[in-house]
Amino acid sequence: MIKIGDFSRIGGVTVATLRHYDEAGLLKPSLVVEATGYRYYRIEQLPRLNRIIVFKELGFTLSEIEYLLRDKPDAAEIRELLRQKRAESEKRMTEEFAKLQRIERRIQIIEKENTMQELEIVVKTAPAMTIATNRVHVPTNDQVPDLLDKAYGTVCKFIQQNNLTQKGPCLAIWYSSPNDFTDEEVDAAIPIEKVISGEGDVKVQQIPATEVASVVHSGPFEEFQECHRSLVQWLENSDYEVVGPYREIYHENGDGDATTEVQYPIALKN
Amino acid sequence: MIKIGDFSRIGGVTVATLRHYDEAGLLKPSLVVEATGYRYYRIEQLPRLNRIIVFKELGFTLSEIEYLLRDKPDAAEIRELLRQKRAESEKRMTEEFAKLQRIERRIQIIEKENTMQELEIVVKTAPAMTIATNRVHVPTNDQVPDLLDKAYGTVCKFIQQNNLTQKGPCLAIWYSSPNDFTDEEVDAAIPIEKVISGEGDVKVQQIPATEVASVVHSGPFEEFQECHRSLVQWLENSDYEVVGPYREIYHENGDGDATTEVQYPIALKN
DNA sequence: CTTGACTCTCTCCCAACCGGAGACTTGCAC
DNA sequence: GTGCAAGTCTCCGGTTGGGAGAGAGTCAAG
Repeated sequence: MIKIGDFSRIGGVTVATLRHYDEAGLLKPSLVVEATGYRYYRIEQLPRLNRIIVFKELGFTLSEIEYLLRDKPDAAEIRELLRQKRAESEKRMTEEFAKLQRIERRIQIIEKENTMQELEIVVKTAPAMTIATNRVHVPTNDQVPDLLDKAYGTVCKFIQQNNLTQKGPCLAIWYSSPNDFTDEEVDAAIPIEKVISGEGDVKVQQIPATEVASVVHSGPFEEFQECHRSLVQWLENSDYEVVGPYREIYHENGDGDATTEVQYPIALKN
Repeated sequence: MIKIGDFSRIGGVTVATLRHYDEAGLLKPSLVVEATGYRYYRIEQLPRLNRIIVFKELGFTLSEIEYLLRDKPDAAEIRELLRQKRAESEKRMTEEFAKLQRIERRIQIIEKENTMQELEIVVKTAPAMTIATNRVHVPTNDQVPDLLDKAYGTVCKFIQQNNLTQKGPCLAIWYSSPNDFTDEEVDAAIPIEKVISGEGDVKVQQIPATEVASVVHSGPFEEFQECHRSLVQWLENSDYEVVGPYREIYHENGDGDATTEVQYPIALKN
């Protein structure tokens, strides 16, 4: 009969661990003195403890180990469970690797520019929505405000005429490169709550939930270019590629300042 | 003013997460209506949320992020923190990789032998101890019991004469290969509680805490060879190498059956 | 008998949320 | 004004595998 402290030293685990395994029903001491509560183990229980440790090192949880030791499944089932664990482990490996890459990219940036990047690029899933759009062609960059305003006016009118309600901030969908400022194609879009048929220049479309790289910008309109530069640079040394026209979302702000979000639909490069 | 549900959709996080960040003081809603407790956010808070998300993806904890956003440390300090995170990440990578290797080794074994290995090999730290030993030379294998018994007798006598107490199970330290059964060198050893000087054939030595690969065996003496085979095989496709004479520990059992543990001192290859 | 080393139970803590219960609010439709 | 659905609130428990510490009791040796 071995007291818990000695057994813990023999087994190479802590006393707390042994007590925890007792409570979990994984490894009951072969004797518990009722009067004192003292746990006494036998050396024959060491192999069981070792099996527990080995399974734990293979990534099994305590309740899985409890099942494995209790029901002693056959080799085929254990193999299946191991394969499952392998898949989990591989997944964690790739995730950890991605994180490591992100960290190293950050270190590189900070060493080159000696400053923390101001614009934070974040990957998220943009929700699906139904939008009413008006496509416009913008020959030169300085015509953007005028033409876009006019297009939103058209969509607004369409919405009012059809007794619809706006459901979220306006957005623009750009079908041209963000570096080329001539002959741009853009959809002025307003989210609405249900699908109806379009009318004239206004089309109604549903856009599905999409993985996007997003960056948010508050302040003067001129610094906008910065967002695109950041995004493009970020995309270059990421594992993503652009898979659709980018969007600008004009979040309403209350007071004068505009807060604009730029979203690039992306997907992992296979 | 944006309600928590809308803000969560814009930010691509769950409502629970936002509430959690509020409680953690990381991202307070810009308005909480006292009467109802409703949280209202402003779109200007989106960049902060994004920074939180980005830092989280780099592996920072919420309290670290809280510090980063509150005290805005300079580039040098952030670089240091990032390096620290990189080290942690690399460590997790190697650990995960080791686990993956263990799993794959197991799968291979189970596919080849179509059975779960009975003897579980476990890596642990054997505690340091002081032992009284008697070295014997064993010409042939069948002389082991006799000669070892005699050696333990010698050590026992030494212990009694010096008024010492045995502190743990007897062990044998084998200085020869476990595959060669002729001309073996072995220390019959008994742990004692303090260091004194040896006497005659009995030496007193201190052995330090050592990393060992351990396997436990209960039952007939003959299956012993199995332990060594398993250990040697395990060692072959592990990253460890043997760094000292192996030990057999004869755990006292109470009744007749013997439970023996075989320990190979090991260390990671370079 | 004392002393020191162990051991007991109990409770809280970790990290970053998720899920559910039960109660209230909001906002739109009628 | 009323109903109703969807949204929101707080509170609590659970996740994983123990670790830390309090306060009390126990063991074994001298």
